[in-house]
Amino acid sequence: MTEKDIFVDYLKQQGLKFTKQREEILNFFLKEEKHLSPEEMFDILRKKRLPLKIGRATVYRTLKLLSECGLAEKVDFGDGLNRKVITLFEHKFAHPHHDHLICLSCGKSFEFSNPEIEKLQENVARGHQFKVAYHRLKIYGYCKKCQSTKK
Amino acid sequence: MTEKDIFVDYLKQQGLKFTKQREEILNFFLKEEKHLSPEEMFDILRKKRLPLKIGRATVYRTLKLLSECGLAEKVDFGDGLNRKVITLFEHKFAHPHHDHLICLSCGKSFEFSNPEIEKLQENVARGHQFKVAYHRLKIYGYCKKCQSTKK
DNA sequence: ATTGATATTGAGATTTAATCTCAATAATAA
DNA sequence: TTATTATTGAGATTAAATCTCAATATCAAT
Repeated sequence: MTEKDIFVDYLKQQGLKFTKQREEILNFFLKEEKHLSPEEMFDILRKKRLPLKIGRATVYRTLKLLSECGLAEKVDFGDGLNRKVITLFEHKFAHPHHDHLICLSCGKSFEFSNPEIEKLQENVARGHQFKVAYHRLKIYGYCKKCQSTKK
Repeated sequence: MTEKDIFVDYLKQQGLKFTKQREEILNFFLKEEKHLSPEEMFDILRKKRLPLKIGRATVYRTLKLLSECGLAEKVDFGDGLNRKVITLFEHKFAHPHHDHLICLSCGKSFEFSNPEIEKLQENVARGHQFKVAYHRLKIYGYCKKCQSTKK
């Protein structure tokens, strides 16, 4: 069951069509290892001068579909203070859940997962009779590199 | 040391002026117990038909100042998925740090704090040689009320 | 392969929160 | 009172994301 199969199946199941644009965007997303924003993806796909044109709206629409079928995950890497929105898409297929350390200096993010924290979150929610759907934990600060270079 | 003192002192220390608009916005912010967005505050302050006009930019600018001096805290209550930005300002003066449970149905938020989680976060950061500035933990789901009414 | 029903597309308009610009005005210290 | 300098509000601008809609592509059924 490849990522493409998952996408195609999802589309069929929803009565949607597997178009050239959607395939192109899927492939591009899959082979990029860096986290990219929709705007960056749009720019790059445009510069490629493919035989087919890909519009901004199609990029956004397709990323939404990829998220719906579990291949991608939208993550906001803004610093939570300045309303600078930094939306990036991560690979989700065969990538277990994780949270992020986000460097306020270079913007890089570092993944981590901690089952103990997750368990405590469950306890907190239970105490409030709150039914958890998902969570986001972001730790902002300065990465190792930026601590040393920042004289 | 009242909130007003803190604000006035901060302004003086920064070489800024304590204006009627800033005083009005401070007072309004302090007496509101509900979390309000800058736009809501702007609308309400406008409807008040005060002897002085208050512009949108002044509301935003003043909220930034209140955050800088530790009286307010900007929190993004968007669901982290749909890029609906919901920026609200909380009281921070004499309000200890806390995180949030956010209801995806009614939008209400519930505060909690958990020292154990915080401690584990410190451990995670230490493991990455990451210097923590602050963090945000948001647990999204459905509150007690919305679970029962949602048939 | 052809057809027909329907989903998709891209260009450009629109939305929305937030910020910026700038000339007029207000606050402060001397 | 005055001079200096910060502040103000109106409206323009920004930027990410979404929407509109006529033209087009997809795909199942023939």
